[in-house]
Amino acid sequence: MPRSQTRHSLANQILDIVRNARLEAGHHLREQWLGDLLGVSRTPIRAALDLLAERGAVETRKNQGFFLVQSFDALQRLQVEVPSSAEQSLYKQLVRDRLAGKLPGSVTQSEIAKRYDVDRGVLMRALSRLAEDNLVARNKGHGWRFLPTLATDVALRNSYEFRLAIEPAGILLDSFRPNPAVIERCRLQHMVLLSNPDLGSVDSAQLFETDVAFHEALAEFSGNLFLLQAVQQQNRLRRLFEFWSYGNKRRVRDWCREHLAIIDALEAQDFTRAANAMREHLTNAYEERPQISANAKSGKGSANRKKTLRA
Amino acid sequence: MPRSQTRHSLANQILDIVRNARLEAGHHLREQWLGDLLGVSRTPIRAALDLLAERGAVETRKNQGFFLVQSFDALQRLQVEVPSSAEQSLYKQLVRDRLAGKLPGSVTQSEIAKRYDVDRGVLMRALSRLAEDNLVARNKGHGWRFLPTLATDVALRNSYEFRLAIEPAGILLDSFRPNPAVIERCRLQHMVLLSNPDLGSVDSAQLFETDVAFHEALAEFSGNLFLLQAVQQQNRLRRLFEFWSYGNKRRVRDWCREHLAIIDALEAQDFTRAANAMREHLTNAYEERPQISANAKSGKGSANRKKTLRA
DNA sequence: TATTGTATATTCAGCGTCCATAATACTAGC
DNA sequence: GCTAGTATTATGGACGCTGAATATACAATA
Repeated sequence: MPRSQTRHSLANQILDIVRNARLEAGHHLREQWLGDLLGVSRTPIRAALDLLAERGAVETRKNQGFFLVQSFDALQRLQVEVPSSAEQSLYKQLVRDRLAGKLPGSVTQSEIAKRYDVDRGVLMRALSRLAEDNLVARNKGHGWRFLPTLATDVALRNSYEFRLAIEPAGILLDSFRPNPAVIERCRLQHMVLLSNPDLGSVDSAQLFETDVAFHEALAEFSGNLFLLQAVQQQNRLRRLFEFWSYGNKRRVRDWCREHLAIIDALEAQDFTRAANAMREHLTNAYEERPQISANAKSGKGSANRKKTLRA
Repeated sequence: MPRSQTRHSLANQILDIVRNARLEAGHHLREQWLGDLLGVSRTPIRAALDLLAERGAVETRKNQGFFLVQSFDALQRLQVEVPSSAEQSLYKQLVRDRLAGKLPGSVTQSEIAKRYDVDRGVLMRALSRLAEDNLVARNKGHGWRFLPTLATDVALRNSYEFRLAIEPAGILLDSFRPNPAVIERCRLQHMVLLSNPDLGSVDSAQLFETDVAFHEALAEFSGNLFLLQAVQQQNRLRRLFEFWSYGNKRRVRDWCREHLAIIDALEAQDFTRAANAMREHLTNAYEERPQISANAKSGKGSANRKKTLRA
């Protein structure tokens, strides 16, 4: 929630709403309506709409408010880039350097402040977020220590084992209630991927988000909040390790098919089959797991970033 | 890690060490040794030992340091009470009042500051801790909202379901390695409880800690960090709901026996049996789950809610 | 030599003030 | 009536300072 990041973030959410509701050009975007949907007051909504006006997605008419310039499908590609905060890059940098073995298991705030030349505010926020994600913990006295969560090979294995314990179990709960609309949406996303002859044109982030959306949707269906939170935590973790380069295109096709098989079972209300399929899917995923060493090498996806980690 | 709470906390940890190591009266407690064990420097250790000296557990000899006055078993009962901070009581108060329906789903800082007459520092820390425990989350704009985690009936059920998914699974992992010493210690604790003719003399906190120690030990044996973290989170949550009044003494004896059965299976290296026993144990625990009404005593506010779970 | 006692250097958390941002109330236009 | 535009109130984060708690270095003592 920091900074004017919210403006950008809200702008993106408004775009999502437009796309989801399939609004046409000329549609009147009422401020209060958006505010209610997003749970904020008109003030920040207005700021976000101003931003979108600058980008040409909407226009403002005096005393009438904001109107869509383009229809929802013309906006498919538009996305307001969220200015990455210093905090975020420090977060990533810390994870990166720790993985590369450049940081000791225990560090103090000022060591970091000196090394990366950031001020306390940024530093504290970054460390807090790392703590939230269970990547670091405060030492008893001074300093912070990295948790073994960041010893990737073991952590990766633990992660799959953990998901294997909870995700199929979630499907088998009495409270499990798949939402047809969400499922259909999910299926579509996967079809799009599969229909793409060369997955090369699809960027990793999109692949990953499709994957995440699928697993989190199922976790949500389970009706169990703890399960959902656990799955979300796992995904946040997975997002970190950027060996989501998806070099293995075949594997992508495979998991798409596996996801679709699970979706089929869900639509047939055959939850036992779905759970089994999920179990298999996770097992496969682990067996064809991304190679850490391969990733730690150069991280194509982030070539523009400083090559601090691989000498 | 706030305040001079650390002194008291450290003092208790030192007592634990003495008991675990079964040290005799007159034993020389070297500062650096304790510091290394607890991961802090000599300064706070010294403060804690001073505290223990005040309580008569250790004595200080000029230029020689600290020595145990009583042997480990004479110290079984001693525990330094940690002065409860304003932050902690606010935390509890908030949970309590929310459960009793006295607080709305969404609150702002100053509403709370006014209602409970606490300053912002305390307030922020309490809210942060609540957020860590996934009990509240920040609203997008201003204010905080309580998460459904605090809708006790559903949450309790979710909690058991979640534990049922992960705890037995942990036992069945390849990496599961029970530590004989820890198991033995656990067994002893349970035997003590069972041998107690009238559990009335044992206070709830101790019962609860025995329970928690058992489950967390097993989670730790699993070698899976995520699983351990998840179990710990569940226990932190359970600690909150103080319907751990253990009014049901019979149930206490039952779960002691169930725990012991699991321990037996572990010592026989029969992990399948142990996992099954754990599954049964958790199922029983849910079926004889604590009645929420007992806690929400005043709880007119939640009277409507609590009926939903009892069949 | 190993450990305590003491002094000094760091570290980080508390606290107060300030200000960007958000919520709310109110006015004006359609 | 509803909506946008504008002003006002408030919230909670940012920033800097200070001091207690911690770590560290060194002297004293068994």
